[in-house]
Amino acid sequence: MVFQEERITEIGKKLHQAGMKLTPQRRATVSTLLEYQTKHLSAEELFTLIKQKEPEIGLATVYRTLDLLTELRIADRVTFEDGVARYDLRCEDHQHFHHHLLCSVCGKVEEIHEDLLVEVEQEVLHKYGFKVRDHRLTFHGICAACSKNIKQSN
Amino acid sequence: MVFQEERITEIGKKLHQAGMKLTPQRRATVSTLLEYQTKHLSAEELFTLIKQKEPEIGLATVYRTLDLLTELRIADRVTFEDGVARYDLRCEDHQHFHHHLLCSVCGKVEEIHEDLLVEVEQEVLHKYGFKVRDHRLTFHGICAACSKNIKQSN
DNA sequence: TACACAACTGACAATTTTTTTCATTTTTGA
DNA sequence: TCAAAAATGAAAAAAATTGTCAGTTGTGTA
Ligand SMILES: [Zn+2]
Ligand SMILES: [Zn+2]
Ligand SMILES: [Zn+2]
Ligand SMILES: [Zn+2]
Repeated sequence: MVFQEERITEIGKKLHQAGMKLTPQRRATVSTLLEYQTKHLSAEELFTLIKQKEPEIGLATVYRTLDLLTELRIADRVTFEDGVARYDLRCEDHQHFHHHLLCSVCGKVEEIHEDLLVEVEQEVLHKYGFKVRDHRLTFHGICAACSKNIKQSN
Repeated sequence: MVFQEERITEIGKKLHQAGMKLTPQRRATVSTLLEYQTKHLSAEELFTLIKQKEPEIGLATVYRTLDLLTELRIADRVTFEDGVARYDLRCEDHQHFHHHLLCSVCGKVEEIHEDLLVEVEQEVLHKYGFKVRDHRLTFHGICAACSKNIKQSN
């Protein structure tokens, strides 16, 4: 977990640049987000996990921290079909949010970390004059594993 | 509003095919969705409007109807940054949900009705084995009007 | 017609998720 | 040292959504 510490320190710097502090509660939140990357946890789920490292934390603080991280573009909020807000740490060197594949058979959420939309966004600028700064893209469909299962059962 | 009536009748047929009825409450809901197309109204907002045509309707029925329409793929549920579910009628001949442009300056929501993702979805199939059946794509950025204003004020 | 049955409904209770309030604690910086 | 600012936890409140249930409506059938 050496990288984790580095990453947390780096995020601490970003907070300081914005005139905010990396309190123990915020550190625990960031560290939990790191630990459960790609899990797309909700505020409640995070709260439960964070409490294990930092029992002195309230749910409201978790919400406040997640809001803060989202505003500073350290984390991204994303909502899938259940309507609950979930949180992803933004990859360090990525300008844009990554994409998600939502399997409607097994419910699994996969991530795609290549951009895929560079050309589409140029088209959007030319045709609609809209300057894209970020995006949210989720595909609904059938994942590779489930496709295989369906074929075999025929 | 001739087209509206046609459209409602057509949706009524889809309901009947699924063994359900086009009750006055459901009719009023569909008609309101049609009337406020592209407005992306929430269940509450729709409820207020529907009540004007059909005062004998409860909020729960609006939720139930919207769920039903979503399951039958007559309507689409979409969630923007405020976390509230909003509803769009699906365009008749479209396989996929349309896209949205969210201006972070003026808050306006524009729609894009061309698909744009055909190639991207093929890539997703080839690289990840994921069979796309539908998608949600929202661009965050600055709309044409706001870009112009920003330029002028420099 | 009478009647059984399932679909549908509104009112309201309950639940879930998120935000607000407020008194207290911690940090900062003159 | 001490006042102001920032941050916090607990609890209340608000907002969004779902569940319950008794009553209604429409349909097919005896
Ligand atoms: Zn993700
Ligand atoms: Zn799957
Ligand atoms: Zn739309
Ligand atoms: Zn704008």
